[in-house]
Amino acid sequence: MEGGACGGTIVETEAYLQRGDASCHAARGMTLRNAPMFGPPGHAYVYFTYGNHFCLNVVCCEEGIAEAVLIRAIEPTHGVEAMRRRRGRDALRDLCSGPGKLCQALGLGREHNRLDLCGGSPLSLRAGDTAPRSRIVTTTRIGLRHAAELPLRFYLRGSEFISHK
DNA sequence: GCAAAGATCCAG
DNA sequence: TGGATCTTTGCT
Repeated sequence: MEGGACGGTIVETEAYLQRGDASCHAARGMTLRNAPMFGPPGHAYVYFTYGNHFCLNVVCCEEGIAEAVLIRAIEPTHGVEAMRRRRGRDALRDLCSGPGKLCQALGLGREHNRLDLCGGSPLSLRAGDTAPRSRIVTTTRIGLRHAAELPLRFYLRGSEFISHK
């Protein structure tokens, strides 16, 4: 992020696997929508859902392997006022505590799909403090009809900024 | 061509 | 707890 940009610390994610995961968009092969998942790692996969919301994923595997991490919640640290404006909410907890919310707060949309998150883009991932393993909780994912039993949701224990307990 | 589901959010 | 809202996908 450059000066004046907004962002925060990732506190909740979910993984989507190419094999054995019926909820992964790529479970039945490549389509127009999920093509970015098959692309190079470190790039964004942003898609539109439920008629109102975008979701941000980070492509994780080498080209041809369609796996990604959904960013579900971040703890806002920069550009809080801009996020409040975009969200129309005041409470810090309500800005980025969900995949659709954080995209709205950050102003993410179709134009961010496929962007390289490793630098040189308006959107980027930065190395920060790594949470100790003891603070990472592993649970089942949220809002799924298929493969809901897989333990692929990860969040920071004790964080006020996650989407659910 | 059409119908149904969907990695959500918010109001009531 | 249910409705809004619309895109993508797969099939009648």
